[in-house]
Amino acid sequence: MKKEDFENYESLLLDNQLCFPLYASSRLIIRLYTPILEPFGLTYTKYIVMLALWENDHLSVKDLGDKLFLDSGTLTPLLKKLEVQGLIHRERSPEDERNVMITLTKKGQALKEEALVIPQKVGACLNLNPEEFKELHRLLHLILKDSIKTKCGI
Amino acid sequence: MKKEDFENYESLLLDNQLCFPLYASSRLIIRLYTPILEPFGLTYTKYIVMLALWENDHLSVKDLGDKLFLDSGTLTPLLKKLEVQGLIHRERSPEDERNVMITLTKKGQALKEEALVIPQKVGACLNLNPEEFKELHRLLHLILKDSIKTKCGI
DNA sequence: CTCAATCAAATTGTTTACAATTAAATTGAA
DNA sequence: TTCAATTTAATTGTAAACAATTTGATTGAG
Repeated sequence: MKKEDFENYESLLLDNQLCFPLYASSRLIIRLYTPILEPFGLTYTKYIVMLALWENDHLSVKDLGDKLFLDSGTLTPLLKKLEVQGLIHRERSPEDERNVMITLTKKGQALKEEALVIPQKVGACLNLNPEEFKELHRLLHLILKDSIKTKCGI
Repeated sequence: MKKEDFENYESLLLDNQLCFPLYASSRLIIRLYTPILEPFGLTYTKYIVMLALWENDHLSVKDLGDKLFLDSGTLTPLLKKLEVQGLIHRERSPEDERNVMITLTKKGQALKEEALVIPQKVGACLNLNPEEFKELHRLLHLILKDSIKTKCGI
């Protein structure tokens, strides 16, 4: 085996991947959320939908998808479940019947108050100091904003 | 609404979450891998299993699970598919019949050579400079190593 | 105006991910 | 030595995630 071949194999080491720790830590943190969200009747994906709506009520499925990087194939069944739970209301927009508008119910609005404990509980499990938190946040948003959409047409 | 209530709601802003950009960028990068891996007959999860085996052949399902933070419920069906594809071989350990040992076939070993193009193609899509790459890598491994297992019993 | 192109949501089918349970092998304390 | 506890894989059932397609509404070029 030539030297340059040996060196190339470095790029296949698990420890040299960026995507792997991204994928693994994402799943690990979602697993951390799961038991905390369970008493609220929320899964992690339902939770981020609620976060988006608490921040900005009355969004279309498309708006939610753009914010959360999810498509209607994921959102539609999930939103139907949130509707059954009485947290949101789904209604076709009269102005443009292509759009389905999502609105919080009273119950959905009220849940925001109770949800305040969630970030506290999760934050207590992460050993990152504020600078590390901030830097990680910055780098991840760099990936979300620049890297992929611009250069690789996703 | 009291002032302190208003300030607490900050913690529920999507943009103040760490988990959300982690989750979103992880999925975004996996979507980036998908078309690159497709010609090799690999999905992202199959790919990281192959990475682990290229690095260290002859691992048990448990070993793989520990390395990749995956359980047998995910790995067993996936390994069966890799076996059907002729990339690996599954065999119960004679020493301890609880363990199923995973070994690369000739074809699985040979694929390593072709896979060398994968990190190049993916790397070209990420706008991170080497320092940012390194720092992101460090912070993610910090999450994987310390934060969760130690403090929150996962 | 009109109809082809576009757009949004829903649907269908496949792959992951994981909790919970089961089955079989191994270990170790009494 | 023996059997209860532990360990490993596999299985079962559920929820996500997403590609591809379908349906229906809207837009805009000619």
